[in-house]
Amino acid sequence: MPNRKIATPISLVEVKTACSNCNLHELCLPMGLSHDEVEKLDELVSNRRRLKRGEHLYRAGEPFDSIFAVRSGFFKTDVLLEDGREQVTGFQMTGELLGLDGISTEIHSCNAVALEDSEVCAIPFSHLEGLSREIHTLQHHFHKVMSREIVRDHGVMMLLGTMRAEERLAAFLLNLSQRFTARGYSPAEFYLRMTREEIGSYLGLKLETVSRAFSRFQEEGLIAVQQKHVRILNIPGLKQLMNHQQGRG
Amino acid sequence: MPNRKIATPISLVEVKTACSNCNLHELCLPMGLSHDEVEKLDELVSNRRRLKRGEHLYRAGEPFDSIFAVRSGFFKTDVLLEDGREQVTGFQMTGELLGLDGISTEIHSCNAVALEDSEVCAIPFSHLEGLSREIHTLQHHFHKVMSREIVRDHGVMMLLGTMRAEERLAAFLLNLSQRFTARGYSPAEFYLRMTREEIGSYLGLKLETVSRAFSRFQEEGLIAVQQKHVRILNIPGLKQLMNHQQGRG
DNA sequence: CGCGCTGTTGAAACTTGTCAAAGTTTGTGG
DNA sequence: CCACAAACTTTGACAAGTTTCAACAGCGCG
Repeated sequence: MPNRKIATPISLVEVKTACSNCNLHELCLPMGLSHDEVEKLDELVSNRRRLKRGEHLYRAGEPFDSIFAVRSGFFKTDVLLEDGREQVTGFQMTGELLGLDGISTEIHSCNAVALEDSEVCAIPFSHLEGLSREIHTLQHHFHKVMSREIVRDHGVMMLLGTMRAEERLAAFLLNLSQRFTARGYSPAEFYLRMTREEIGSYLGLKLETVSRAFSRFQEEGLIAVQQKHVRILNIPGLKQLMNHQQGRG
Repeated sequence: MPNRKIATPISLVEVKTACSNCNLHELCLPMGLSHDEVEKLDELVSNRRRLKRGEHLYRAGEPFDSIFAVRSGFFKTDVLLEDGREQVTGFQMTGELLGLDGISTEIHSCNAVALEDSEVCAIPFSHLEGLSREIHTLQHHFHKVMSREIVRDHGVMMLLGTMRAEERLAAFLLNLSQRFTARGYSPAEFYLRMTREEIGSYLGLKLETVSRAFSRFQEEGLIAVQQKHVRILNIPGLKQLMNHQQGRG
């Protein structure tokens, strides 16, 4: 089993977490590949890495050479402006890829931080390009993943450009709910891994505005929220809120 | 010279606009390819298409099969919400690619509209993937282009999430200036192809706010603007405005 | 067990949106 | 080529939404 640190003896745990034995098949890069193809992909995932909460996976300005698949845990990515302003550009959970921003210049353009203890698989990008040339399915799937990221970003732009505070938070909660559902968790109950400030940064709002919107949703019986624990009581209600309001400040 | 309409005789004009004879080498997909490689790419650019101002290149919901390179002219892309709200997600000029959003689901997720009479080269995506498997340089360059789009989107998210109206407009004008410069035009003087409303939609502002910001920049001697004609008088001034203000409403 | 980080809430200030009116340019048809 | 209509832009006054500032409460980590 190839591993960057060649001298290190290979533990059973590492073998078991190769793509072919990973339960993220249907979410992650191996999606749609045949058994044989996944085994080829195994050779490519050179390295796993564990991160503690708060640790950086990479920082803006660092050289890029791998993309990362989240194996467990939760991440945020953010960009900084010279004057110190920060924008969270995304939250990544199990099976999602990190580092696509670095392909462009071979320098990472954002920071990736673990919001809880996490584990990632590093995929050296040149190897991925190599294997993509052999396995059409992998090539096509990778292109779809990049494109999906672009479409997702357009959704965030729509949110930031046209929605008011409560609509943004509703959209955010519904998006999380959907992604947790896709991973086999409850659509209606989850723990937020990020602070109000990080939610606010992602949604283009101040933390106080986020907090007030949470309180308002609770008053209206849409959700039950206590700190980071959220229970969605009325999904259709949130959807309606997101779509039928007008204008923005 | 392969062409979708096989029965159509090939005009000299069409031959002349193959990648190998196109003056967009250094901006467009053939960037960095050898002469031989560009000739292979020629075979791939199956079709040119002319569009009148206001015409749609594609619409959200239509099946995707090609990406497009802008040969001349100017485009916008936008997304619509069910309730009618619209967000312009980008403006594309010469040498830039359109349609990357469609790869993900094989359905276009946004609309692309010509803002002036324009011409595009259609590149069937499956052919591009095929040729990418042969030509590493092309594969890598295409990945960089997609990644660059992701990075650009992060920049827009930063703009929408953290900047106030005048900062957004300053950033917008500086970005246009830079892109015109890269195409050999003046960095300081250009015609806007889009309306105040379209600028506003892109920047997450109402058209009146955009108009007021233009007026304010003019009062302050940063630009001279008359309708769609813009002359930037003080580029450092705009940069400073973009970076050193704080807070947002 | 307390200190710091995080979250909540209130009141005032500020930015941007909304509505309205008038001016300007562009495009069309006679 | 002119005249008129439609589309776009500018500007003002007011309203609404979000931020700012401030105080306090709660949770969790050391």
